[in-house]
Amino acid sequence: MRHFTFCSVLQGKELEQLAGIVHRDATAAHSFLFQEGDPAHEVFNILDGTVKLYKSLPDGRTQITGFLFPGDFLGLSTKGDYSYSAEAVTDVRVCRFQKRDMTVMFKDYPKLVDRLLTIASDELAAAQEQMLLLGRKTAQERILSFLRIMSERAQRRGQPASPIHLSMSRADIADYLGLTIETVSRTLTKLKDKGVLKLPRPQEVILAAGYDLAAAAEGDA
Amino acid sequence: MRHFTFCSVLQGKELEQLAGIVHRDATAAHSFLFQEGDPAHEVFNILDGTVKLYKSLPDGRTQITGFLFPGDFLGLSTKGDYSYSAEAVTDVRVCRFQKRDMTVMFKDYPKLVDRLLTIASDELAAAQEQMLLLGRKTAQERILSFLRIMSERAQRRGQPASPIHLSMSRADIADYLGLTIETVSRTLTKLKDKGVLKLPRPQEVILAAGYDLAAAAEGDA
DNA sequence: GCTGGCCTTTGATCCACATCAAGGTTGTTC
DNA sequence: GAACAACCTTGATGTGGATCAAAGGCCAGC
Repeated sequence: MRHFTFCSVLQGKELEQLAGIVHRDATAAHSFLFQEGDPAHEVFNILDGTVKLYKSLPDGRTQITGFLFPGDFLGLSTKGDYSYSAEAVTDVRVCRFQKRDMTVMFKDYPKLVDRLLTIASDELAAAQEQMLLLGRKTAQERILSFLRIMSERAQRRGQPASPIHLSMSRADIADYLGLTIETVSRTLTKLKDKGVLKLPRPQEVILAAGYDLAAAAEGDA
Repeated sequence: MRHFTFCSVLQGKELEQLAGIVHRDATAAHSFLFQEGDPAHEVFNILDGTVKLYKSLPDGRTQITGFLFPGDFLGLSTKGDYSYSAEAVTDVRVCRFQKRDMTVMFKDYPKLVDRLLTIASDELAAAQEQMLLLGRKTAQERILSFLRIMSERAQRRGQPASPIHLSMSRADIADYLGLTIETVSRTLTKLKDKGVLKLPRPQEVILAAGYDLAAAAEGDA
């Protein structure tokens, strides 16, 4: 469980208190939750859909730093202004808080603090793993690492390890892995030809049973 | 102030309590503070020297995820086992705590929690910036970004913006920037030839006055 | 069920950085 | 102060993935 059910740590009376400050909201695909530089006073929990977080350079080059799925938590890593943008990849439903309301709750519900520190710690570990990927892995290792991450996160949400449903475009995968669209496509085709996976449709990946994805993603071919 | 003086949030009585659980220690260059997979029950604050954090692949490829300097804090991002290794780049002095002792102190000193959340948030922002560097920047932009980071962190420790003293080897710089030693060396030479910087010795970089390092590091050449 | 647009795949070529290979520099030991 | 070792720089060549270019697929709207 990475971010799953931030809300679920709150029970009974806590939920009642929360009810006063939480607002549900829906956002269409390709619209922003917020953009880099916006004042950061909100915190989000994803209920449904996929969100991407990213940073860009002045000339448009973009690095996606993470994808968020139902249960994931968003907006922790900020004080002052957001240092990255958050955009809906699919239609998305969220619940949103004011950050100051949450700070107030720390006093009454110390579990919240533990939970936030755990979330921060997990995100940092994931970020370090991604730095290793971006700095040192080959295109094939990146794709396999990506499939592994997507499969494991689907499992945490109670879905099967395979088939993997990719809710984002090839362009988003490329911007997440530090590659181009063409390299993502070619590498997937190559893996298909090798029998590692099947691609019945661009967004559906079926992993070959018995293939050690974790080892292959680390170059232990 | 990124991590500076974690200890300094504790005053008077707090310091007395801390004194009972903090231990000072010295470590020689090239020795480990801990390695990936070690049980994580300690937390460190750097007093003097440089430390590198890194992750490696089975075949030895290595990605340095961060350098730590005096005042920086280490060991937050863990529960269970460390997910990365920490090695002294120079001779290092640290103060170390048992993590369980620190957890106990949360109750009495809530400032500690705020401080930890701030540290976590800053580290996450730095990690995202590094992902943008590793995924999308050219070799020259990476070197300039690195010099900028080193210069700004030196300034936060009360040192001048230039000259920049590089306490780590070219190999470490390469493993931090996702490049090879040769590319690091060549890129520095090229910047020297362009008049952007001077390299009186390999570990000393003098920036040309008036050069907009921040813009150049983002490709706004 | 045809048309247009968007996304993905495939193909041909290029290039930034890696790799392979010497030298140069600096500091250390005896 | 000679010899070695470790590190850094420079040079020659190679290559994985980028770029440039052109087809496919697939779905939406009419």
